[in-house]
Amino acid sequence: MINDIEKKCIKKGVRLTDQRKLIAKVMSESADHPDVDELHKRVSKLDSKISIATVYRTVKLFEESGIVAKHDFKGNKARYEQATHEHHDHLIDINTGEIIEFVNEEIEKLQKEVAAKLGYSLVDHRLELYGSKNKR
Amino acid sequence: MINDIEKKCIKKGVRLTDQRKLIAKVMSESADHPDVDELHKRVSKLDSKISIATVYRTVKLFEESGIVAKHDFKGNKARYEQATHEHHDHLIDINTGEIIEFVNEEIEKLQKEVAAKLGYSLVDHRLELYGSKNKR
DNA sequence: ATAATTGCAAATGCTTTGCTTGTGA
DNA sequence: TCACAAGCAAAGCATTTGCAATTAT
Repeated sequence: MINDIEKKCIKKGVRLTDQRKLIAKVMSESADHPDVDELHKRVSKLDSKISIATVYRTVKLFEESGIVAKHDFKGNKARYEQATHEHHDHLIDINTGEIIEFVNEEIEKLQKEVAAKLGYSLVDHRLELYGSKNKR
Repeated sequence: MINDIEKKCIKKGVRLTDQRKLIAKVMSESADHPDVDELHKRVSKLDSKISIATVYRTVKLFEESGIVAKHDFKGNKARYEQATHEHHDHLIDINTGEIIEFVNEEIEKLQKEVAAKLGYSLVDHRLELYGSKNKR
């Protein structure tokens, strides 16, 4: 019954209010990458009185606690997804806005090498591919 | 005397006003990646009456004409640089904010492959590395 | 001449915040 | 109990835009 996000909140000492539980539930059940407005819409179905400010505060809190991941794709508002164990990057369909996740170890390795060659250690990175679907 | 950005404006039929010439000049002489505020500051030294709205309109126009490139690095306002012939990506020093450009053909190739494997053709991409300088 | 551009200030869109009331541990 | 969270509306910040005056071709 209790979802992964709630579990992480408990583990990290993040106080679980009714609103946060609802947001946790909605995010756990979301397979996509909703923005704050969309999250607010979804949560509002469960509690029509929840304020969008609370959604903003909660996703920020979750992000700072490493519970969810925030993405700023091109020309859009911030989008969120539940943080996963394995790192992945995104391909965005420029026609539909659909977001596809992918993992490529080779690219990851090369990024570290590039940073190292420049005298840096890689702390974070951002890789987004923007493409259009091949006709067949 | 006439700089590359002005040349491109002429080639693309972008009307050259005094203000645009100044912005073109400042950007041509900038080796870094200034944001609009910074550009406005630099241009203001040449013409103290130029409005920041004009700077916003001009960088947008230049960008749409492919004359300058816009970057939205993490947590910051948009930054601009003169568009170059060869594509490159960026490494951002998370301590100093310094931006280092790099080219890595291997990564470029892998990106295309990833997109292709997912059934897409790559239209655009964004790769940013965030790192901290190695002590020595 | 005249369609495009500027400057200004007001408007926008997303996000954050101050304050008072409510509440989880 | 009482430090913290929620709701509301107002504020913030980067960026865009309407409009009247100005300017490039």
